[in-house]
Amino acid sequence: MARLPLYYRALLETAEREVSTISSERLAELAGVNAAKVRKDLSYLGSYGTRGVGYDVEYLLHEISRELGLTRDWPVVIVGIGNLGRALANYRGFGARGFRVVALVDANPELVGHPVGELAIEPVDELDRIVAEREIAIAILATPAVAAQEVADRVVAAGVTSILNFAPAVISVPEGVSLRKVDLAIELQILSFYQLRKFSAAAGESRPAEAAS
Amino acid sequence: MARLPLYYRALLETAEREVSTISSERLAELAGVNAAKVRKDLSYLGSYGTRGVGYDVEYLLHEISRELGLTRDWPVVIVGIGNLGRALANYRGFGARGFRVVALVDANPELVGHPVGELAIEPVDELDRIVAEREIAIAILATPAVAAQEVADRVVAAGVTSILNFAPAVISVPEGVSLRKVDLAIELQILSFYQLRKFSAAAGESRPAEAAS
DNA sequence: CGGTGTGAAGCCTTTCACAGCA
DNA sequence: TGCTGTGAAAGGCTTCACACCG
Repeated sequence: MARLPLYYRALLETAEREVSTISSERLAELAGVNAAKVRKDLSYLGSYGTRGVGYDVEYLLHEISRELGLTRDWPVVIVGIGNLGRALANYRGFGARGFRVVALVDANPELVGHPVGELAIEPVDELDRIVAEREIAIAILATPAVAAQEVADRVVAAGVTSILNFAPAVISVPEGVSLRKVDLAIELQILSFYQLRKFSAAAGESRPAEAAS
Repeated sequence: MARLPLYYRALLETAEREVSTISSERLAELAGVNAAKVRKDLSYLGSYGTRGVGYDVEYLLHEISRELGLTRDWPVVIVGIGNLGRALANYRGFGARGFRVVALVDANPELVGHPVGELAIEPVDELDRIVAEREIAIAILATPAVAAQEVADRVVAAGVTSILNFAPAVISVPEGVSLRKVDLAIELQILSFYQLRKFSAAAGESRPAEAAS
């Protein structure tokens, strides 16, 4: 369920405030969803709440992190160290819980060897070896659009089974490989779409709404 | 409809190859969706296809770009010029069609005045004036989580009606303001979730699937 | 024939509403 | 009394299947 990470973050913040128990309503508010949804979602994990009281924050945190696989350590490779790749490499925030960037790879020979944070950029020729040796299961693609599919094919062949694609291209992967995409241009175009409708909404109603990701 | 940008990109690529006509099936393949969906989506824009032939690429491009508001020019402000903000500022790709970054804003006084690409970083105090004067309707937030809600409130008060939030925080906006979020940590956690299920999928079926954005 | 446009069926998600338990 | 857990209803999106047209 794609909302678990939202609950997880909300619970983390709650735990920091040393609140030990939380209601579905409060959790819903923090996560930006509705209370019934929270209860239904959590009920899939089992019955961790106490009627009349709410959910135990620590216990729920533990259960969700187990469910999300955050108790494990996931080595990650970033392919394509341009503007975005570099920013992602420097991003403090997934090092936090479970995700560890263990390799930076780029096709440009001039970049190879350059340090970014604590890692040095490695050549794309060695991608297969890197993925295999370091047991990488998750790859982040930040390459140009034209290279995305080829890189995806290579990392999948080398053993990667989850891809997060930042390249502005549709890529296809074999069954059994998870693929998620983050596309800046598309997000902006969607906003533009709603934006346009706001001005022309002089007469009649038409709700611009909050198009969630 | 959130798939229009996908079709748009696919059509652009098709047009570059000087193909003048395209079937729903081919377009579906390029966009990574199914053909019935393409036809249904396009039918909402009107009947632009020719039975037995397909869609006219140029005409369809024109109609979609009009629908998406890409014929307009959208001034954009980026707030928070850290790793990510800087990468976004340097990102060639939305300058391409309709989106023009006209201001970079940061709360850190030491950053103010520093050039990033063709723009200089401006202080967050002037956010209101900047948004109003430059008629900015779209704001990209790349601030730390704690600052996100406050910045959102300020840009909305100043006239912004669309926000693209990269900060790892749930923010709320008044009705009528569009909000989309891109959250790296959440994307990775979702991949982790499916990843976990792949290993434990020794017995029985359980499809990891392609969880789309 | 080939491929669009579209009713209708199917499926999945969200929401409601309330029984039941601490 | 308060809040969870959950059947049932509602709604929306996707897919099917085929009539219809160039």
